[in-house]
Amino acid sequence: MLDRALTLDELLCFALYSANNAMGRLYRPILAQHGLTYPQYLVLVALWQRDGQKVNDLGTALNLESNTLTPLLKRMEAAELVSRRRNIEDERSVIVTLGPKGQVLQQEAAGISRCILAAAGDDVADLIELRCKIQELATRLNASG
Amino acid sequence: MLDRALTLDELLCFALYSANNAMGRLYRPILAQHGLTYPQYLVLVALWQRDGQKVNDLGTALNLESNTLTPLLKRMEAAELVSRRRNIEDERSVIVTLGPKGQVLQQEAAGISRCILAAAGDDVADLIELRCKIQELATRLNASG
DNA sequence: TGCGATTTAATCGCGTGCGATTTATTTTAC
DNA sequence: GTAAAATAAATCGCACGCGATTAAATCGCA
Repeated sequence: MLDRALTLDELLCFALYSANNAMGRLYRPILAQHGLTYPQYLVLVALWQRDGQKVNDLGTALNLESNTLTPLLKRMEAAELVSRRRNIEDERSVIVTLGPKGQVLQQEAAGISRCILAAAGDDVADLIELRCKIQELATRLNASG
Repeated sequence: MLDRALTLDELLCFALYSANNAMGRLYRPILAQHGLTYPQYLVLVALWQRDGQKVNDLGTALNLESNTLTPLLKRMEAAELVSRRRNIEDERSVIVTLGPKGQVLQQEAAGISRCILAAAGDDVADLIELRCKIQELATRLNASG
C-alpha cells in the first residue's frame, strides 16, 4: 500500500497548514485595526490570563523560544503593548508585563473572538470538540519531537 | 457571558497555531535531510499529483499567492527541484514542472509521511476523521474571508 | 483596430518561527 | 572561593506568508 502518489487532500499536515493560514487571514484585518499581529495577540491573551510572566513562561505557554519571542516582545514594547524588565531576583530572566495599550485592548478581546467564532461555524459544541482533538494532536506531536 | 478573561487553551485559533507549529517542527529535520522545507514539500506533493501546473494553479491548490510562491519556486528552481518556464500560449502565466531532484524525491515521499503518521497517532481512522474536520473548518474560514 | 480593463507574475517590506550561536547570570562542585 | 556547568535571553541568518504595488501580456469592446 501507499505505492500510489500522495495527494495534498490526504495530508493531515496540509489540512492543518491550510486551516492555520486561513485563520491567520481572518484574524489579520481584525487585529490590524487594533495594531496587533496574530502572535502578538496570543501573547496578550497569555498576559491577560496572568500578568507578569517571564519570557520562558510565555515560551512554555505558546510553544515558542526566545529567538522568536524576544524580537516580538521588543516590537510589542515599542508599541506600548507590554513592558519588559529584568527580574531583580534573577537577572538572567526578563519579566513581561502588560503595558497601557495592552490593558486597554483586553476590553475589546471578547469582540475579537466573537468575530472569529462566527466565521468558524455556528455549532459551538462542534468547535469545542474539534479544538480538543487538535490540542490532543499538538500534544502528541510535541511529545514525539 | 464571555465577560471573564479568555485563556489560550480555549482558543481554537491557538490550538491550530500550536498544532501547525508542532507539525512543522516534526517535519523540518526529516525534510531537511532531503534539502526541503515544509512548503516546498507541499509544492512537490502538488506536482507529483499533477506535473506542469501554472503558478496560479499551485496557488489555488495551496491557498497561496504569487507573493509567496514566486520566491519559493525560485529557490526550488535553484535547487533543481522544479523548473519554471513561461507559457507559450499565454506569456502571462508560468508553468512549473518537476525538476530532476523533484522527481527523485517522489520515491522517498511515502517514507516521509510514514514518519509523521507514527508521531501523529496510531489510530488511522481517527486521524482521517480529524483531517476531514479540519478541512471543513478551513473551507468555512476561507469562505468567510 | 485601438485602448482601457483584466489577468498573471513579480517585487517590496515587514513580522514571524526556528536552527545555531553568543552573552550574561546563577548554580554546582570541588 | 572559584572554576566549570547550567540556565535565560538575546542575536543572527534564512525561509516563509501576506498586504500593497508594479509590470507585462491578453482580453473585450466600441
